[in-house]
Amino acid sequence: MKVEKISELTTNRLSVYLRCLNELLAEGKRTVSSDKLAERFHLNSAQIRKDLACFGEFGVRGVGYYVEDLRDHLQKILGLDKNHRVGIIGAGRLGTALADYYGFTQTNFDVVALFDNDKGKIGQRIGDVDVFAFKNFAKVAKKDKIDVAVIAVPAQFAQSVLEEVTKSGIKAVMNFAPTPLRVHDGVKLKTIDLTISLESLSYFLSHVNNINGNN
Amino acid sequence: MKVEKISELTTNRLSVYLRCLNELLAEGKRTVSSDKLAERFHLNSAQIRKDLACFGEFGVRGVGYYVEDLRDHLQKILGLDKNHRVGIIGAGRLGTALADYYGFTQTNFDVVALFDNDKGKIGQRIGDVDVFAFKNFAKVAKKDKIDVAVIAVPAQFAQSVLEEVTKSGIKAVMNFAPTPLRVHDGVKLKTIDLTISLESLSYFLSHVNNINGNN
DNA sequence: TGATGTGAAGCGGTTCACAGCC
DNA sequence: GGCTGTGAACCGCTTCACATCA
Repeated sequence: MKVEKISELTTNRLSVYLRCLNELLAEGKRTVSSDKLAERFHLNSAQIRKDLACFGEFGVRGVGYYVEDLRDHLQKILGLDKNHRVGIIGAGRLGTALADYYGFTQTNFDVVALFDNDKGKIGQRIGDVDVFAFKNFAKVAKKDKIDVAVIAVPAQFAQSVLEEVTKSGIKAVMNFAPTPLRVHDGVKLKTIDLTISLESLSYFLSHVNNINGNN
Repeated sequence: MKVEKISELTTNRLSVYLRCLNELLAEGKRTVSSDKLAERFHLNSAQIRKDLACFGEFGVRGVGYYVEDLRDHLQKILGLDKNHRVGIIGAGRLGTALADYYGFTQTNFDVVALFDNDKGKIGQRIGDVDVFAFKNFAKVAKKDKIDVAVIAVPAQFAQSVLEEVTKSGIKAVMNFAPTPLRVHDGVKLKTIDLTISLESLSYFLSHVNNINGNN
């Protein structure tokens, strides 16, 4: 058990394990071994054991892991035992699509507000979420206890939006603008850059003929 | 110059370099050194040189790289000199949002068709894209020369959609369903799992107090 | 001189293999 | 016997440092 420095690769895998444990639970399984888990998504069983060992000794030798017990631990570790309140900046197509993305609600994330500069959008209600003026972000964030911000604005505005968001005390930000952002210490930024992903597919398509069998 | 096995980490960075070179070009810069590039997004200059060296000797010792020249090379390497035609499966909020995501058009990706099983959506026109019945995917894909598929359906349908898409000969797939998918050899799958990203933020939020300064 | 291209060292993450415990 | 927890080996990516060349 060393809480020191956990790699993000590890925490990402914890999410995957958690998902799998929920499935196993639904199937009525009581226990599961790291080998069985490793089979499901093809992964190395030692890695699973190591990942889990970062946070305690959850397993029982000769038996494996108790599914429900481990599920509860992972939920706690990932902070999914408490709710998170999300504010989305940018009420364009992407922002509004995310606002009712079922993946949010699925994992204790509630989208509680949208923000935009467009007068035509401010004051509207999209799904069951109100659109506020971005200039009121700090105020609304405080009142609505927002703890996660999602940036869904064009790239050229992303950095200044991030500054504003950071100033309001938000510590976790998800960015969809295809641009690298500078972030202050103590703030966690996660950028989902679709452009890079697309270009990676493009690269593959124009090299698959030569190299082939590539994964 | 070794075209053997290029890491995806490398190709992802090529995308970033390309973006930067376009900016430099817009600023009227003629040449740029790996040091200067490394400064812009904070990265190691040796890494940039190594990445580029995978594909040829584009630089000039004592000078650096010619911006326009390198830009053209990277565009070619990433396969962005030709257009790609995208079909999106799932005409829900996310699918339709992606349909007019400007990031697509920005990088030679044209969304040419949406697919769904919902009778109410089939035949509609969203933006300037038609919605087709998914059962006609192979036919439409062939006729419209689709070479990239985007999966934007609920997780439980994602695998079977992928099978169908693969059967039609598509070699590049982007998946937004929060579930790991099994893919055939020779098909490139890129999964954007928002759930994992969110849970990673959640993890950070519940550990930042203890660990702090974490990035 | 100045910046590239690259072998070598360093580092972090994954896999192996086995001691330890149920 | 079976499975966990973990040191050691391994592997790939990043960084360093420098020979090389315009």
